[in-house]
Amino acid sequence: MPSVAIDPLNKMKGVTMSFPRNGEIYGEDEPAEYLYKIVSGAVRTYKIYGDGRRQIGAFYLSGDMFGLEMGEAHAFSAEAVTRTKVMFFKRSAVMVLAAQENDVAGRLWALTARELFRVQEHTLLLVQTAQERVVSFLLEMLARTPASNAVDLAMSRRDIADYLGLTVETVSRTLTQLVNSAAIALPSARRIVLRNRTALRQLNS
Amino acid sequence: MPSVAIDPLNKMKGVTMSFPRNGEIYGEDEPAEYLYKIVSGAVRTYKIYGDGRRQIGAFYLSGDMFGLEMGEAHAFSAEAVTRTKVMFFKRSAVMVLAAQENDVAGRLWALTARELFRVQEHTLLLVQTAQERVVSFLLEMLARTPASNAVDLAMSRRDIADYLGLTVETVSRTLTQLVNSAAIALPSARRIVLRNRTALRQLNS
DNA sequence: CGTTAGTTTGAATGGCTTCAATCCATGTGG
DNA sequence: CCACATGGATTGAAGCCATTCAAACTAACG
Repeated sequence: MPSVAIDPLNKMKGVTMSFPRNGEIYGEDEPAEYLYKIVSGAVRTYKIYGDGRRQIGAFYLSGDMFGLEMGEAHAFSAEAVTRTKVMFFKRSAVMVLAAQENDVAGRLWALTARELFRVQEHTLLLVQTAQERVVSFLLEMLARTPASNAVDLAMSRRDIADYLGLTVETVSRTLTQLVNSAAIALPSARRIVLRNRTALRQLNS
Repeated sequence: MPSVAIDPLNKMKGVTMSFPRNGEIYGEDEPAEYLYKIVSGAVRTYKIYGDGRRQIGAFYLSGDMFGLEMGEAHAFSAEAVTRTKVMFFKRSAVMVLAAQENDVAGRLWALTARELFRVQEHTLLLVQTAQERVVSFLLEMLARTPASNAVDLAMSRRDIADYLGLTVETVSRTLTQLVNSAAIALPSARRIVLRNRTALRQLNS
């Protein structure tokens, strides 16, 4: 899943807005008035259950678009993981443009299809073992970081846990296992250094 | 998730083909030449892992369209759950039509978006408890059965288990729990009768 | 410093899986 | 029509992986 920034809206001007760490961008069930594109920073989308559990649907990084659900209302809430700059596009204007320009419509469709693919991958993650989930997450994040063997994670252990359907403790324990098996190094809690990609890959069957 | 049959292709003729129980419709990684619509019967899409585990991505029933992944190749395999009639639409022809007729393109987009929504719901299922998963599955199947308090499931316990990320045994045990709590009745293994919808709903927090 | 949020580690519990056996329905051949 | 084989479903008992509860440790920031 390459996170190439397909931007069907380069013909449109958008308004940029800044959000602090944990700032709410939109809430679940709010009317979906805009499409969003991350200029810098990171965003998480999530749902809260009745019993307080939180499930994170996706992490979006610099260049990614999000909020393209087709319903009237947002299916998830969206928050800034860190200080984040987001560009807003009015949905109604996007639709008008899509109706006029055929390739814009096509690229929006492609964007939805890419999102579909991403969610499918996420679904497949959630039936794996804890180790497989964490490894897949790390490989995904490494893949989304341009040409590097290290990542500075924007998100906390809790965020990772809620994305993978695990607990913080399990994520933490799994990471130390990976350190002990020399697959990765953890110079600091948020910094992941890849030591042995092959070993890491093999933990994903 | 209403399974209303949005059919953007009513302007196209398709070829109908019959498949026996467990008949393969297409395989993972095969080139995606067609779009499919179920005339009668049921289809499952799935992936097989290296260690033999199988994850079912979706069940499609009469009237549903499937196989609309945007990549060159299918991301999942597809099999008939029971004897099934499927209508084939050539993807290239569909694309030509979409390029010409704006509303066709829009409806294909909407179809992709609906699929995205469905997969998101499925994702949320997989982080719940066994009971919640089974209950959600039953409610989903009941919802997709037009106006009735009973369903004749097309799929086996194994299919259900592989859809919910559980084992057959756990699915079976959970169903008997639901029978014992008078939420449902099981006149036969494949027939589910709803006895207490409220009780069932409450098991989904 | 002192406080707080985040991370790691430990010990015990529990829910689902695993392994195994039994039950049930269907179909086939004698 | 019964005997038997077969695939699917259910039930039981033991084991294990992730969770839960709890505490210690670390880093950032006033």
